[in-house]
Amino acid sequence: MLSNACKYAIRSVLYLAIHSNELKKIGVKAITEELETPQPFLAKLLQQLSRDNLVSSTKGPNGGFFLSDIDKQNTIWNVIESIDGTDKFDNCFLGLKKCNGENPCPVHFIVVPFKETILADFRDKTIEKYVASMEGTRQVITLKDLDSF
Amino acid sequence: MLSNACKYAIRSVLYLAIHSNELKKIGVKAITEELETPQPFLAKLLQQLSRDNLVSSTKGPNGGFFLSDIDKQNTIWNVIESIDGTDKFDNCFLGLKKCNGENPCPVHFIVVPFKETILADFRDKTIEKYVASMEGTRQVITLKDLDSF
DNA sequence: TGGAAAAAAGACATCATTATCTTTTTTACT
DNA sequence: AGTAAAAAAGATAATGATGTCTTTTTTCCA
Repeated sequence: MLSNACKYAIRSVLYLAIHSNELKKIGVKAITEELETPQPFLAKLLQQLSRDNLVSSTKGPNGGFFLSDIDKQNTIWNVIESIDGTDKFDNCFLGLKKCNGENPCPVHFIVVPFKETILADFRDKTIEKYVASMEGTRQVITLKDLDSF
Repeated sequence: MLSNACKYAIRSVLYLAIHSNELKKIGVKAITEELETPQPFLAKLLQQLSRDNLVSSTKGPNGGFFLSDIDKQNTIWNVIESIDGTDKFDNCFLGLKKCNGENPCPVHFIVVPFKETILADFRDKTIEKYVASMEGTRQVITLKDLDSF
């Protein structure tokens, strides 16, 4: 569904939302160590996110990446737009260009409700709210590929 | 979610389920013209499906591909197993290896119900039933990338 | 003002998916 | 038997995603 690149990007943004701020910037190296993602590859992704104003960064000593309060008003959807593009979500599950409610493919009515649910979440819920709901329901996990307890 | 290869394969199987039988075999060329898929690529996929006994075929003049009644007892899941493999469905939406109900990623509880619904459909519903339900609810469409009316 | 730290940028390498092309095998029909 | 039709099989090519490496730019700090 999402590319590896996009998964890395989403995890990075959530990680930065939780652990960084204007006063606490985090370097690529530290992020990749936490998230266990390929270092130069994630650097590229963070550059892209930075160009699209989804993460903030400063160069030089003590520089690094962080999420400003403004950045936290963006959504997962914005991240997907930046990295993968969102065309794929418009496409039929079986690849039929003309598939729609009038002219449904065999799995159309199974897939569409899911799409609407998850895409609404991605589109409407800000990063800030995402993090808040994770904390609220004890869903905070290390995004690292390790046990969190 | 599914590769192009797998989408082509599923569409081919459904197409053959509707339009072929032991007495009416269909050649690769005719199938690719209907489905608008790359000809040699689909040929490879049909070979694979044939090896896994998901479609039947005969060589020589008047030969071609078809679905026997036995073939129609298979499922979409079997097709996915044959072409893409099903590992991807076990993986977390954000790529976290340890994501589960105890230790959920931020989208876990949004994604899981969908997965269960659609995978149950793929796993339990035979091709035969799929075709029947398409007909029953007037969802029969040409699988071709064209208007069907 | 010089050195070091860090992101930014660009060029390059690798791999899987997608797709094509050619040859071989099987089979029906004359 | 010979020929043509069709799938089967194998080799090759093109593309995009993934990943790495090197150089440049910016900025802090001594």
